[in-house]
Amino acid sequence: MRKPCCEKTEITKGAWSKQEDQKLIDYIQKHGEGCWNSLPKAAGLRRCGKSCRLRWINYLRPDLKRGSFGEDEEDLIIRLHALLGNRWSLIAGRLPGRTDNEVKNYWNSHIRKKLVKMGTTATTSTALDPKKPHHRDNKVPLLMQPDARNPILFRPPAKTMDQKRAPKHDDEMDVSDSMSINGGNQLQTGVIMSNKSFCLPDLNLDLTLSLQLAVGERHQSDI
DNA sequence: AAACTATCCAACCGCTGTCGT
DNA sequence: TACGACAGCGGTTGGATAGTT
Repeated sequence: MRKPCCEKTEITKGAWSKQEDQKLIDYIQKHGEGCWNSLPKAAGLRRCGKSCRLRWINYLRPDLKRGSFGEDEEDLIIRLHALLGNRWSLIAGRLPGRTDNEVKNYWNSHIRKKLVKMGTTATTSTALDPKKPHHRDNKVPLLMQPDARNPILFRPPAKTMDQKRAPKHDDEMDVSDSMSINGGNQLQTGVIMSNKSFCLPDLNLDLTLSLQLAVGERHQSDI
């Protein structure tokens, strides 16, 4: 049996109060992010470290862009999802001010329905089967996985965390700074990849990190 | 106005990857 | 090499709110 991440009897659960938020903000402004496990005690919070981290990342971070998603953002999410599957943190990393939770919720509540309505296969032709139990090895199509023979480097999501941890594979991957999907969702074999750029025979990737740029350019070309 | 249903989203849970010892 | 601790991720849940009957 797995050990609980914290003493259940001593922690508060559920919605955060304003006071708790303020304590967390104050503490992080003073000491910075990191050491989530010891943070609650140090900050005087009766919360689990995980909960503090989530609250900060998903709600309190000053660089968050609140409010509804724009059409451009939605479009980018759809295209990134077709490429990356349910890898919300990677997708969110390309949407400035958005969190993985926000993107995931938006996908589940808006986009998925929309796509189903439209009868598109995008919901099922994603990089992996969302129904499958999540397993990191199963999240990216083999050809997308970085290894010695396949050194794609995806740009890491905008991490605010503890930089001393070595980057994971996900973070090492870098959807090249200039990518767009013009050729549909089908990924094909025979991929040639190199640092900062890769190409797929039938998949012209040009998803630009700058949202405005990416969408702007695409709209231009659509006209 | 009340009851019921649908939708949204914040938060939780459990799992995996990485690091330090 | 093995193991425990920690951080991060994605799936799921449950409460709040909006919409409908």
